[in-house]
Amino acid sequence: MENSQRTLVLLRQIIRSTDMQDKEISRSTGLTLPQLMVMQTLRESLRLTTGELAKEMALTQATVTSILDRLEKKSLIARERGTEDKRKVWVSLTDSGLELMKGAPTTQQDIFVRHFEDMQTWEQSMVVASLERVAFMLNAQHLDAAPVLDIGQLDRAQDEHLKN
Amino acid sequence: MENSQRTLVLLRQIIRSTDMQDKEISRSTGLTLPQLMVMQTLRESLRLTTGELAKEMALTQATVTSILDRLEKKSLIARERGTEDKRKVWVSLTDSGLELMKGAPTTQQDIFVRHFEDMQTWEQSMVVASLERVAFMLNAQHLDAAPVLDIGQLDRAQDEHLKN
DNA sequence: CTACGTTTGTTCGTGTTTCAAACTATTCAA
DNA sequence: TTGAATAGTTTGAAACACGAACAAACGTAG
Repeated sequence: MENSQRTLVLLRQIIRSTDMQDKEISRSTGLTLPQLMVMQTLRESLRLTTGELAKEMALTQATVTSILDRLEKKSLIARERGTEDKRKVWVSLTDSGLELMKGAPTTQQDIFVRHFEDMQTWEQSMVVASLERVAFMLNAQHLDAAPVLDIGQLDRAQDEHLKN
Repeated sequence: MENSQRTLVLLRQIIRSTDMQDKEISRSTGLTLPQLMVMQTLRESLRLTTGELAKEMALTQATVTSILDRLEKKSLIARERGTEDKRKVWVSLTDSGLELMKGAPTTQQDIFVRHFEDMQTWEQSMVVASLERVAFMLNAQHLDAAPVLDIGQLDRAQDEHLKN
């Protein structure tokens, strides 16, 4: 099998794995997948506006608002009007929300990390370098989609690539 | 930053990229994400039962049924009662469904493949090997979750690993 | 051959997600 | 001060997702 096809298959496998893990966590926490996604995003950033959350998750503000409504009803997140800019609404995990995220969610990642750290240092570097290449090539698609119609832009995009 | 953390960040990036690509295709085809997922799965397998589709997508049969209802209404898929086993329902793409999937969906992958094939052979091998490791470590979580309670099973699971 | 449990898929009811469009409140600039 | 832009919410409608209940077909024990 060609390397490129093998790569695509592996990527699907990886995405499927993480998806199933997320569903597992979803079951254990009693949250839906989108709700879990909000909680995980907030756990890392501590404090985000509704708009930032929407952009982070690639969803509409309206969608995020409705998800936040349910999480707020469960007292897992708190909303606070901005004082400096009163249009903004700052969202953060409540104590019980933080508590919920302390449990199962992290242990799954911990298992991965444990396996990862069992690898030799050079192997770790190889994996990181490879993932960087894949991530880059996947992002490149976004930049290369339009240029089919615009050669000039293609050249510029390639220059961008070379800079990194 | 630690290699393991960097890896997790990259994985999220990769998943995010593919998610956005899927949404792009979703927009261009006028299909929703789950509908697109069914179509893509069918494109590769030609012919699946409702149950196989559900398992493949990690969804309930009931959910798949409702998605199929809508795709059938659009004449993109066809259902056919099994003749040998009349409980089964075979699902396949119609001509227009195949036609729809011939367009945008593949071109995105093609761009990735083109970039991938620009790499040196040794780089390609490195990427494949790395993705295999990551995929394995992610799957390992499933096997390692229970063994915390059952040491015997842990040993057996590790033996499984060594065989591959 | 009949009766019973299993498998396969659909239907139903309920709650959630998702978006576009319309709306309110606030900020910023002319 | 007026007008445009920004940040969030509300509303309405379609789709998704699941468990539970159901019907049909299969397989097998008796």
